[in-house]
Amino acid sequence: MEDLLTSNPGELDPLERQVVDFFVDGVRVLGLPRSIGEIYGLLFVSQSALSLDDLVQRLAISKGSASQGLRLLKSLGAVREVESVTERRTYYEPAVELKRLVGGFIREQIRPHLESGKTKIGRLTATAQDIGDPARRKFLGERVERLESWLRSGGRVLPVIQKLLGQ
Amino acid sequence: MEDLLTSNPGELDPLERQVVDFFVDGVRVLGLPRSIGEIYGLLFVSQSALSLDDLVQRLAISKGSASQGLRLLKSLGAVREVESVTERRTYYEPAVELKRLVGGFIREQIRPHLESGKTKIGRLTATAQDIGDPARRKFLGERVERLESWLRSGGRVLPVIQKLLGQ
DNA sequence: CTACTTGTTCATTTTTTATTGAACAAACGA
DNA sequence: TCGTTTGTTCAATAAAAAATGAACAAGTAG
Repeated sequence: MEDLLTSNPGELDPLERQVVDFFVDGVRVLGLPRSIGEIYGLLFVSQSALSLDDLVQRLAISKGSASQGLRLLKSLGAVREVESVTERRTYYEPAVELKRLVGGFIREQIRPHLESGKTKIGRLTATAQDIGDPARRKFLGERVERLESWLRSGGRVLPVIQKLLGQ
Repeated sequence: MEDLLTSNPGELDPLERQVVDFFVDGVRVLGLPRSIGEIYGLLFVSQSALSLDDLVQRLAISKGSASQGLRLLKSLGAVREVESVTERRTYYEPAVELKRLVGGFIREQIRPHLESGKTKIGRLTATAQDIGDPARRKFLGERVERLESWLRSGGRVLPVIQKLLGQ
C-alpha cells in the first residue's frame, strides 16, 4: 500500500522533525504562526521543491493553512515558485539568502508600522497643541518630540541592518 | 463624590487615550501583550510617577495584570521605581532613552533565542552526521551551515544596532 | 494581636489568534 | 459537455495567550 520510493510517507523523519521544530520556534520569535514555520522548515530541509499537496500530506495540515501560509511566505520573499513545463501544479522552494529574508520581513512587517506610527504622531502633535495648561503642553511637546526621535532612529537603523546582512 | 483635583478620574482623557493606544499598537509589533503597552503608555504621558494602584484605577485593569506588566517592564529596563521617603508604596516612571529600551529588549527577548538556537543547531549537526546517503548528508550539511551563518550574522548585527541607537 | 495597606501568585476565565474544512473558482482533458 | 485536479476563501471551531480575581504573604500602625 505504501510506496517506499516517494518521499511522501505522511510523517516526518527525525531530522526533518528537528528542522521543522527549529523553524516553528524561530518564527514564533517573529510573531508568526507555527504553520509558517512548519512550511518553511520542511521546504528548507527538502532537497526537491514541494507542492501544496506535499505540504498538506507531510505536515498533516489543512489545505487552507498551507495555502495561506504559502501566500504569506511568498509575500515575504521567503519562498519561490518553481515553474515546471510538464506539470500543471506549482512547486515551492525556500529562499535561503538571509538578505532576502530579512529584507522581506522588514518591508512587510516593520516598515508599515513605522509609517503608521508617523501618522499617529502627527495626530498626537495636533492634540497636544490644544492643551490649555502651558506646563503640561510643554511636557507633552517634549514627549512627542521623543517619539519622533525614536521613529527617526528606527528609519536610520533599518537600512544599516539590511546592508550588514547583504551577503 | 469625585475629586476634580486629583488626576485619578478612573478614565483617560483623549490625549492620554491616544498615547496609550499608540503604545498598545507599538508593543504588539514586538509581540508583547496589550497591557504592557497600556502601562508604559500611561507612564509615558504622565508628568508624575504612578503607583500600581494608579495604573489599576486609571486603566481599569486588574491588579494581577498591573503587577505582572510592571515586572516585565522592569526586567526590560523600561520602567524605574521611584523611591519615596514619606510613602510606603512604590511609584514608577518610564525610561525614555531609546538606547536603554532597545538594549533591554535585545537582552531579554532576543539574545536568549539566539543562544537556544545555537544549542539546537548543535544537536542538528549531530543528527545530520548519522544520515546514510552521502548526497543527502552533504545537502543537509550545507543547510545546517547556512543556519549557523544566519546566527553568526545575528550575533554581529545586534551590537551594531545598539551602538547606532546609543544616542 | 487585629485591621489595613501594598503587592504577588497562579488557577480559572476571557479574549485573541490560528486552523480547519466545506464551498467555490479556474483550468484542463476526455 | 462533465469530471478531475489544483488552489483559494472564509465562516466556524480549536488552540494559544492574556487578563482576571481570589488567596496569600509581608509589612505597618494602632
